[in-house]
Amino acid sequence: MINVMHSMDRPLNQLEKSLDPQLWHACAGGMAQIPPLNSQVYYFPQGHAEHSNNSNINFNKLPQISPIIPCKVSSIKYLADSETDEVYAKIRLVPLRPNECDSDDENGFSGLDKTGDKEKSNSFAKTLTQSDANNGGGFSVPRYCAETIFPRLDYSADPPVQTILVRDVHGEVWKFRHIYRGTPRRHLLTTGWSNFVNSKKLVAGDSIVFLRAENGDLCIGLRRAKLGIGPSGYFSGLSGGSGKNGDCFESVVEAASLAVSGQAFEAVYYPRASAPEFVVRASAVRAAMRVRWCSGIRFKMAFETEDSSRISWFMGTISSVQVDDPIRWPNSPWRILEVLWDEPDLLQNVKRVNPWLVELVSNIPTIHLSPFAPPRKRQRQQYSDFPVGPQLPMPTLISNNPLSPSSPLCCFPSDNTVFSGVQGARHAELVLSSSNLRFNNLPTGLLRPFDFKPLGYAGPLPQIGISNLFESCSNLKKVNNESKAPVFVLFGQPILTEKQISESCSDGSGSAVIQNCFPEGSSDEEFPRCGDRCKGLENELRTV
Amino acid sequence: MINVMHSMDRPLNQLEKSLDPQLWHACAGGMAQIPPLNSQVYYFPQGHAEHSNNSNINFNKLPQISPIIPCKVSSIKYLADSETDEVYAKIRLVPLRPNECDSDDENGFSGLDKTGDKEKSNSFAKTLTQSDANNGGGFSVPRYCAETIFPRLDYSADPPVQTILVRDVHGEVWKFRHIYRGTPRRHLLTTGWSNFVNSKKLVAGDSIVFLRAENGDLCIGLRRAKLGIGPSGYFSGLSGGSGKNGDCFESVVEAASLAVSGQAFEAVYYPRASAPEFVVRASAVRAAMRVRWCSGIRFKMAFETEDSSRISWFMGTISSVQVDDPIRWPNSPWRILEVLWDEPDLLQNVKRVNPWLVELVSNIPTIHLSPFAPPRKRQRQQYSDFPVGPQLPMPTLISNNPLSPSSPLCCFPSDNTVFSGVQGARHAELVLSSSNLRFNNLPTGLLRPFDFKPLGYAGPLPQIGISNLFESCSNLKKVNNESKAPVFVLFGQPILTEKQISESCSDGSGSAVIQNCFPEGSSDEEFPRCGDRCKGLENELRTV
DNA sequence: CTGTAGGCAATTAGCCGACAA
DNA sequence: TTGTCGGCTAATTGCCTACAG
Repeated sequence: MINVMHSMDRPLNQLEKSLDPQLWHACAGGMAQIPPLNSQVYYFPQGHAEHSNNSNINFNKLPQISPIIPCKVSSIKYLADSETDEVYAKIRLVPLRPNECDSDDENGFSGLDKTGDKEKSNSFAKTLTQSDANNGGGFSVPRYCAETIFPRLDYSADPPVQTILVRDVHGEVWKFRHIYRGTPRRHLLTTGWSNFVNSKKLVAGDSIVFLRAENGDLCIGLRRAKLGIGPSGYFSGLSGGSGKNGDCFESVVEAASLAVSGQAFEAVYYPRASAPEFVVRASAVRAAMRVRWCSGIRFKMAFETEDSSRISWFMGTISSVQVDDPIRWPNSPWRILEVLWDEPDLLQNVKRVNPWLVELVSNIPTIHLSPFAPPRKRQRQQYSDFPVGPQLPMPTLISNNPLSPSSPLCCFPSDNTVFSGVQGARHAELVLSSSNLRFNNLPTGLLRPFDFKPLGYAGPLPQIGISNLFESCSNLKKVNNESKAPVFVLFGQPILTEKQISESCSDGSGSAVIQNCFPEGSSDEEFPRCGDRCKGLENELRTV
Repeated sequence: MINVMHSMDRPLNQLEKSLDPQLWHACAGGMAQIPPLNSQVYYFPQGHAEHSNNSNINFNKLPQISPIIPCKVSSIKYLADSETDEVYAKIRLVPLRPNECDSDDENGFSGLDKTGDKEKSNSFAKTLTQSDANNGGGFSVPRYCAETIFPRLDYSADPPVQTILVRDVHGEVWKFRHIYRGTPRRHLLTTGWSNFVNSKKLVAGDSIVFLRAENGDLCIGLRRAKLGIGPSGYFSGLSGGSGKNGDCFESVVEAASLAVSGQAFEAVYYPRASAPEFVVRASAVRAAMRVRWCSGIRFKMAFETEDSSRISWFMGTISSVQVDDPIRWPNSPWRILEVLWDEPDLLQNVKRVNPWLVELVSNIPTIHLSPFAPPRKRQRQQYSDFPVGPQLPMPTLISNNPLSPSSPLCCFPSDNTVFSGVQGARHAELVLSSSNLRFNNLPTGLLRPFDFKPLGYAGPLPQIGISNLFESCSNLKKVNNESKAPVFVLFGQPILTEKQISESCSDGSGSAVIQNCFPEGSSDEEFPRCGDRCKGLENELRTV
């Protein structure tokens, strides 16, 4: 058996050769979102640094880096690492001037997604078992894959067997013997498989992706197993750069510098780096910033399973809204949401998330838990008596909120709006129980969340602790008696009521102030400055 | 079992293939109102922008966009997203010239309603439970659905079982095993269901819709539970626009530009976007504008429950009538009504509504008032205490009121006209009790209100705050002693009495002034300018 | 020794009635 | 009436050993 490939023989320029976007997306997994060409995005240097695994980048030498820089996508290259076969993208961004920002277009996105969908249905990923990865072993092909992705097998033969040719991300062609045999019958790859495993240095836990391209060709890609969850020490840089991910320190600083000075720059994005994307569609960010985030809000967030076989939604509650790193990145919305998960064990390392990655959750109506409307019988009565009984469906809160043209972009004053939803939510929620999350034939995989920020990272908690806060918010227990009134924070800056100001209720830390949505007796009128601040911030986001 | 579907094989052009309007409406839910072909409508660019999730659209570059543009519906395409199956419509509109506007026709609308009615009886929606959505599980078919929608089952068999074929929005056919078994007996979908759930990526909380088409075919559609504020997860941004909803920025601006210049244009409308429709039957708007809206008026408004299983009416009181965004959209009636709900908790995010979406409440003696519905009791009391109880019977506003061509289109001064009737009506209000509104036997769903304007949006409140104002109106508490008299506002401009003018009671903000319909001793004669303003506006509405 | 074969059994998918809400 | 649970059966596939080249 000949070793068909070997990257060393390839000319260097092939490194820049784009591969089939379909195959790229199949390898990247369902969560990867590459904004379409010419679309407007926000570039987050903070996220870029995080992605490049270089959290200690010193941006101080650069003057005034805005944490969120509007850009236009001027080119996208879908690439694969010449050694590891891992896919990555080079995205060229042109910073937008303030006056260009409004010419926002979203074109092409659906097109991209359509592509995404296509792959989805045309590709199949399997995590290699010991047997699959064993030297000398074959590959057990899951029935679904064999029947939907592979060329049709002639089952009348005995045994049914065929040779399949697959193309990898570099265009190299591999040959496998596909046979259907054994009792019970099963699909196997035999001859050729061992060679592939050795050549690609695959180990149990890595995944391979089969894709049937539009032209009918069978393609194969792979995803290296990530030892993922946990601080980044694990990653022993397979993927060439300075860390495991895309750009090295210089690249990030350089990109940020160019961005700041309005010049085009290029960013390398590794979709499987388990870090949130740092180039995000502008409309997604804007939409997220329009939401009145507030502690207590229930949400769900999509994660990809460790083996990328599927995507699951996890539910949680926002515990506070505060700027992640107010010193280095003041006013940055990056990871501004601090969250508590319903299943904390599974997502221990995900402490902070980006608002544009979460979705608000609707509360599944439960009538039985209504405080004064127990069972259904009664309820009917109530309905006929009173059309809007309290046990009534809660309004969907934030989710589909229409955007009032001048709505504050990121104003987080507290009000009862959210609270009501929370109350309703505690009655019963749409919870993706783990029974929902059973994966194809794999043991419940570890999740590959976006976020691996070390636990200790979040700033010190204010005196009004999260737990207290949340208790009072959700009304689970008695309203806490804390003498200090809750403080509002807007992008790291506390927003105080007059009363609070007069009381000089300061805990000395701007960033540590937690927003609370239930200040007693608070109302919109009590936060006159909030509107102004919001306006400013909105402008910033729109025009910077 | 063969996997019947697989979207990959569909040609791209099918994206534009209209689907059965019946199925479309069943998926769209009870609130969706598509104006009939060739009918006269008003197009609200403001609402279009809101719907498209793009509140920051800068319309300033366009010269003079009228907030309300009369059009004729020249074509309607009922479509479904190729990926998510979510339904949307493409409505082609031809702006009408002033002289064409009066040739208003209402034809076809009853026809549409008939259609709507038909679906209603032929379709059934169920929100998926955990068990329904669980991998490996089946689907519990509510008896009503099985008996009225599904093909007749032969109950003489043991167990009664059949295979049903259902067509989805793309025309793909799915096969399910329908069985009636268990103790107690119940209808279930077993074989094939899991495949469907996985293929459509359904999760608990999503709903599916079964429809028996006129030709007897069984159809299946779905409604994503997604409250998508933004493109987070899986299906992010699927619907091809900015954010989840229809048109992108350019589309909105382009549509508005075309509209202004009198050219035909197309708008994409997502019925499940929880934003008010921005293409509204002209007659509805006209009728609504003929009403003398005034703070204190009692009304009801329909909302769809979160799971779309039913529609509920919520009652409220108009707290003020003022232009939503007088800077960007001067004189726009869009969301001109600021309201207070009887159940503020449930509709906290609905602060402003469109006049054509509310109905005035007529009062009819109701005996079955809930003995334990506190809010309501209080209301009745308070209203009966106050002779000019605003809860008075208004003529049914929107729907069928005759159009008197010369009636004031949008004059909102208060006068006794409204109040005189109120007195008689104080006994009780006509409440459409939910027993009227119960559909199918579904659990009460969450509401999906139209409006989620952030609370902070309304400009700074004047010294006469809403609460005070309303208190004085409704006499909930002592009449407030505020020395300043209430101020009237018409389309963002304060209208002052002579006394007020002489007192120079100005708070510096035109748009923030709140209208009050209970100025002591006020009468029509005191607002001589109002009529003139209205006339001008009326003309604008009729001829622009 | 390498690699392919069948067989067994662990695991998962998924159908069922019971039961309770 | 119907959502969920545990039990059961069927289907899938990981891994073992045999044995052929």
